[in-house]
Amino acid sequence: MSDVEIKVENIVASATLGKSIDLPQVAPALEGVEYNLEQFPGLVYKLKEPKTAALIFGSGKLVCTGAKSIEDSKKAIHIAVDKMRTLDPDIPTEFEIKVQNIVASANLMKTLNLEAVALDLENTEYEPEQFPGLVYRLGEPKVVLLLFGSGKVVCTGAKTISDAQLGVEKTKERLTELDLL
Amino acid sequence: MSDVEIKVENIVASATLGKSIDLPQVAPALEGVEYNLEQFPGLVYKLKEPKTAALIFGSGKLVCTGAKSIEDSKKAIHIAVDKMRTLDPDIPTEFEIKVQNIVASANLMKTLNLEAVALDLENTEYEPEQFPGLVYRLGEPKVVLLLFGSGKVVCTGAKTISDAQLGVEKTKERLTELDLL
DNA sequence: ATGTTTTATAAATGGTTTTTTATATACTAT
DNA sequence: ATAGTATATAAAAAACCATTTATAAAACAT
Repeated sequence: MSDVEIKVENIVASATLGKSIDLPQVAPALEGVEYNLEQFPGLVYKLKEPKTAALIFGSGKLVCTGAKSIEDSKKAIHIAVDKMRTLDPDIPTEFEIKVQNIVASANLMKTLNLEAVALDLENTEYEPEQFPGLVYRLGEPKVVLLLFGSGKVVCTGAKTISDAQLGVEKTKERLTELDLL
Repeated sequence: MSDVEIKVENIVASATLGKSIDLPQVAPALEGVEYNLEQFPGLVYKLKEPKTAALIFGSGKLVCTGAKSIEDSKKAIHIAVDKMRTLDPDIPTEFEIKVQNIVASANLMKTLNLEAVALDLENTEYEPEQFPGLVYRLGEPKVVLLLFGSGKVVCTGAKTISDAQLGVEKTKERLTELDLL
């Protein structure tokens, strides 16, 4: 059976600068930055290219969301950090970036009977009145698949692209084993 | 130099039951329980004897505060868990209890010049207009001492009574070394 | 018909919520 | 004079705040 092709839709990555950041000091370097500390303890900084958002904390940690590739995620983080450095030269140019979550989509190319899947496939939750997708939790890799009646799939929770790929493939194989696909 | 006598004032302990708890199901067994999930995600259950409060979470974890001895802390936790078990027999009778914080007080029996202490003692913070105590952070054991002009001391952050005792003794010795006592 | 919102999933980040307790100073209210 | 509040310290617990993204069905608004 041929592999399923997945498409990376979202990357969540974190970065640790290794020093505290004075948020009010660096905020002017980030045009359009959102800063409401009563509501959320970080700066929200959005980039148009790559289209991402960065959450920036006083601890010197960042979270970047929205990138569609690991490269873009790193690029966005470096852009944000380079801008911050213009107002705080002690900010390092090298630091750790870690991919925390990868969201990927795929198409199984066949419709699914989710009621039957819910009955026969293990580790599932399906409440169609609440949400039209069926939640399927894999243990290895530790990812969560959302299965839709259209045959489309979302895989979330992966830390590597190969885990996302493997998660989707294992799901397809399991559905085929159970004659659900 | 003789040892300082400390008095345990507060014990914070956590317990892990190892299974989820249906909070609305067990709440009736806890007379006077406070339950406002919009404000805080746990039940607040207070005992008169030992005089303690327990925070009870749906995850099956508890926090007990207010006991003045480790024995009393464990007793209070068992009382709360025994009551919960009357409405949820699957709750185990044996589970892990861990002391997380011990607050102890002591008297150095000599007044302190906190301005001088702030100048000569390392790792201190002293803002008398904000709070009349001087904050002194020890690394080993990792505790925090609050020093007051009266010579009274609060030691907090210890996980064992001997750490609290050692923290206070080391502080006294250090102050004596610096001729601040 | 189009757009928006809600429902659900994962993940990182950090402050708040609640509870307790000694210490002590200032302030307010009764 | 008493009482409460705030200031500060530690610690555990867990949900929310905000960010993103695919998927899709229902409901609502334009």
